[in-house]
Amino acid sequence: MTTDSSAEESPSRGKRADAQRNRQTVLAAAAEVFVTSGVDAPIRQIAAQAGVGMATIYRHFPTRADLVTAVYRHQIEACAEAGPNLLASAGSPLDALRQWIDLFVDFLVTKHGLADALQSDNDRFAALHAYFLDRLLPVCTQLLDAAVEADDIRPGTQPYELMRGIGNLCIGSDNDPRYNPRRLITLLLQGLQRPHGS
Amino acid sequence: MTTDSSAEESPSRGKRADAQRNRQTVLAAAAEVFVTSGVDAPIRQIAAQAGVGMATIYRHFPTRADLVTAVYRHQIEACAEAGPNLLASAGSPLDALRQWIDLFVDFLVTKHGLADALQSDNDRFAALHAYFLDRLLPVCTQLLDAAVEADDIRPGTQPYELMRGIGNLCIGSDNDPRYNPRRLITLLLQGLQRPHGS
DNA sequence: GACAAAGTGGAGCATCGCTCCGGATACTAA
DNA sequence: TTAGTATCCGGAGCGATGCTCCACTTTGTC
Repeated sequence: MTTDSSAEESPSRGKRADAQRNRQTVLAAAAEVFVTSGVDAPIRQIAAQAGVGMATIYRHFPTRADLVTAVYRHQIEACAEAGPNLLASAGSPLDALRQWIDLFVDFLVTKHGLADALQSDNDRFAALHAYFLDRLLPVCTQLLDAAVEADDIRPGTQPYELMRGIGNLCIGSDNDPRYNPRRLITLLLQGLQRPHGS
Repeated sequence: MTTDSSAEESPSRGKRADAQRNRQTVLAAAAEVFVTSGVDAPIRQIAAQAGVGMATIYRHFPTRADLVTAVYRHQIEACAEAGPNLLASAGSPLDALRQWIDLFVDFLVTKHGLADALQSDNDRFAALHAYFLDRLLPVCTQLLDAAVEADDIRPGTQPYELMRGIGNLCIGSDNDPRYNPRRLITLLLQGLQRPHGS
């Protein structure tokens, strides 16, 4: 993480120049298409937007999950890195947890269909699911542990289950003013708080 | 509800005998296929299982939601009717709400992919969504209101949002021992309970 | 400039949703 | 019983999509 241009990931280093160029073109096209058509957009459409053949996309990103992961990689990293920072800056571990979950929810609800894809029972997105877990589960665990340690919330909650639940609650939150996942997540966190009497 | 044979719904009364027979055949085949392949199973597969052509299925059940609705109609009705009964038999309105939600969750998690379908952002299942709301939302509202009235839970919760959230939490709960939606739903209900001090 | 390795594009196959229409079937009237 | 007709049925067929395969092109190197 020294310069911006080194943000090119290993998959493109050492490859031919045209291959690297195409990789970036596809990434940009996919990002654009995802905004309007969701992460389930036809590969053909992304290929057309990028001006390349379908095979080029499949070569660089064997599964759809690889493509989605690459497109949102930076934002996922940012979310992961925000965890420890919040723990240091927030008033309490519980506040840090709250704010981090807010970030996570922000990320999910602004990507059309991403939450749906994450929890999809078909395993087309298994790799994406794995990547999310890899990067975010440790952060969530740390925040949860800190909150338990500070006696803010009751112990015993599984981080995986919590993250999965939050992701699930974000599904389909677009275009339905009657459904706001944040309210339910607030409720969930309230249920998590230790009853100070017992 | 006088005899079993009167369980035939209006869509099949007054039709030709073979049409009624086919309708039942398709329903049975769909129920069977849904168990193994989920509610997203290809129409061709259901047609093959029933030994009829695809057009026959589309004729009787124009949309997939119509078919799913017909298959699970009785169970949805049973869930709807259980609401008032629980309110009468349970120790408190909150207990009734808890037990009813338990029934609802039971129904959702035992149908492969049904929860997913319910909240799907594509509107292939819009009619199913509507039917669920039609039958269950009033029941949920009644239970929620009773619990608020009894001072068991805080006021202000939207029944639609709660049901939607519970449905979302049930998504993808098959084949993942690490994820149990019931634990999260318990947490949610705990957050719903009125803090007795304030 | 020639050569091999690496990369590319789109035709092609399979699957699935949904429609369309020639033919089969069940009721009815004589 | 036998036509006659309204109703119903089956599966071929079309368009969309995921993914693969391979002849052709481009790049880097000697």
